[in-house]
Amino acid sequence: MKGKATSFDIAHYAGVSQSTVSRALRGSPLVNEETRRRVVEVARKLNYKVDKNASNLRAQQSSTLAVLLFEDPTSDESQINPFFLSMLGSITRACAKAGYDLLVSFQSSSNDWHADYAESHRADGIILLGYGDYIDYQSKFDRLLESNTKFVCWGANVEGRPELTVSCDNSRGGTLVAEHFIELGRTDCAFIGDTSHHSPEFSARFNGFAERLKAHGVHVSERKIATAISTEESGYQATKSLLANNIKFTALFGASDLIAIGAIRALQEAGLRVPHDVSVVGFDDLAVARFCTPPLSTIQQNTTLAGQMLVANLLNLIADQEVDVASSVLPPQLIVRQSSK
Amino acid sequence: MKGKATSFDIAHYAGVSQSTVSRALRGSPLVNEETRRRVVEVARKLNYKVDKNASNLRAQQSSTLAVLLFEDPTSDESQINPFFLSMLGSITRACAKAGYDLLVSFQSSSNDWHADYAESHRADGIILLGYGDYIDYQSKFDRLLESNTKFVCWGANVEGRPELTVSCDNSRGGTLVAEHFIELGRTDCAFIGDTSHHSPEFSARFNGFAERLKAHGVHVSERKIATAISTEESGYQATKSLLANNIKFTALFGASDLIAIGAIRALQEAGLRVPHDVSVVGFDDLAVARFCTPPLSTIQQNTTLAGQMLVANLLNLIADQEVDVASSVLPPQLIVRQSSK
DNA sequence: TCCTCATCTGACACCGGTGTCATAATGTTG
DNA sequence: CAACATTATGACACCGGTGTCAGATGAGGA
Repeated sequence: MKGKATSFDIAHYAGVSQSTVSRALRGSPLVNEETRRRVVEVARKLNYKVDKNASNLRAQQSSTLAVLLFEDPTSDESQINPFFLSMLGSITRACAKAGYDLLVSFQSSSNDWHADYAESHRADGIILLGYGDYIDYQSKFDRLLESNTKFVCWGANVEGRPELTVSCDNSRGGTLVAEHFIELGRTDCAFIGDTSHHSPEFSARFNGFAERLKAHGVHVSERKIATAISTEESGYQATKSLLANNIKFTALFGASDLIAIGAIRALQEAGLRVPHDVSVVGFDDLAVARFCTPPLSTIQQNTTLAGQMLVANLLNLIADQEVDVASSVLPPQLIVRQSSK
Repeated sequence: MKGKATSFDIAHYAGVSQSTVSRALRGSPLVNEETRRRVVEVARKLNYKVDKNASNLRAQQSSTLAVLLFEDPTSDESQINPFFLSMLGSITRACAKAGYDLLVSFQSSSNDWHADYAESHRADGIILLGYGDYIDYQSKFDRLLESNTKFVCWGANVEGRPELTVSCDNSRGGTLVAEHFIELGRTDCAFIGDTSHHSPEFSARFNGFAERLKAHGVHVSERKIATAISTEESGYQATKSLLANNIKFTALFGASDLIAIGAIRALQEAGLRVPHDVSVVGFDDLAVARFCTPPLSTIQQNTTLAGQMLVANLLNLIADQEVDVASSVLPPQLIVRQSSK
């Protein structure tokens, strides 16, 4: 036997037809149990493996999902947002459990391969990560919708199609932070992130935060808001600019952990103690959060559940089944560590 | 036009045969330039995409590589070693650049799918990550070699097949740490990691470290070595056990950053100041290293280059071409931060 | 004019499975 | 025992491309 064994080889050695081999190996009820045993035995001996390409071609599907991780093309290529990497882990597992393979690709805004994976039958569906940070994502969505590509997206909303999104309840997360600060008696708050519609996740976090404070009779001053993207450096710079303008606050909400970590660095450099002078809370609960100094209080997003939901919803879409929209908004959780008190 | 357009559709509209369409779209010199233009134009209009399954089936290859990340099945599933995730990023990019797709899978020792990806024609070759931490990896390698699967491996050696491995010069890394400690005048050293053959990378780090110290006339006492796997918790526990036995040292080399971070926590809890009382150096240069307190001195592994080498070498293996073994051992670099002085 | 050669194109077998349909073998019923 | 249902199997078309081979066309040379 040179090369890989095919189902014809199995058929030959088992003394049956190739059709029967195919049926036997896939558990069709149409084949006699005794025959099946013989076929399975021969297949095992010849180390037979179904050729995925042939199988996929015929079945017109790929048993494969693709993850497209959007990357800001300006950022250093070694700096992949750890939050998405952690999500990637749980997506991988959820895929494996469902019998799907996972293609991974890091995309930048410049290329337009988004629909290609589906259109070339390489993947049955697509999971989009990181599009909440991408300004012109709606145009990408349009392209995908137009080509009838099955996809789900983390964080960013697709207009009028709530079933395509899985997200953390960002607004609720902001609320939790506000309540934590209220409890600490520190309502003189700064916010580092993005309050514009360009960043739907960050602005939702801010809105939940600001509204809860407002209900408590406190207004978050415009002056105490600084814009940053989700990197340590950006958080550092934004915070530094607030301090340079001599703006005072006793609590700081960073729209992501990386921002908060950068903020802490800026505060410490300015001689402010965390949490003594300023309480800091982040968002994400990256692995880093536990290790930084002081350990960072943060809003935990359940990435394991998120990955599972993304995969489950996508598979439902592929199977043309209902998606439970309500449960696709995941509850965040406040984790209090030493950076806030 | 319902469903996706096929090459027959293009042929029909362009007024040529299907064969010509296939040739035209793949740049065959056999087709007239004028004809090609017409075909390409029609294909663009109909949004035609080559069906990867059909193409792969016929061509008997997949234009896809697979990354298998080995995971210790005992570890918490949310805790994927960030070092490998960072490598994954660069592998993804290197693949994309070479026109290959990337399948990602997290494997545990329990399943034996390693060769499946290749045997089922889902991937042309396999990249193994994390096998240096896996005790019985050689048996997996045997299985892959037996089935003639093309693969490359990070860190772990495949007996007699140096061309299958890409690794950091771990021994050299250990040497750099030793030289750093010598320079600091802190030669009373502890080592947290694994000096046994079970962990080829950790033991190489230790050997380079110990030999350099020996050349300087210093012996690393057995008593100052504690065994740990690459997690923060394990590093913490190992260090704690040294301290519990009242063992003194002025420098500590953690075989990985996670170990070193755990060690710092144990030291600080015991009232020891880092770096005042103990200088600590890790290995990897995870993103965390910069953010922990004090920022961690460490040996940087160039994950970008590593990913590129892994992909390049694997593609060479697939094409039955020579692999440059010498350049597959990557130079490490010492990064000095505040944890050592 | 006839032959040769280069250039371009179409017909067709093939990759390795899957699913449908026809049919043989066996059992069941009136 | 005829009529029919059930079970198990094989033959075959098909998925959508790729690569080979044969043939058509036109130019150039004898």
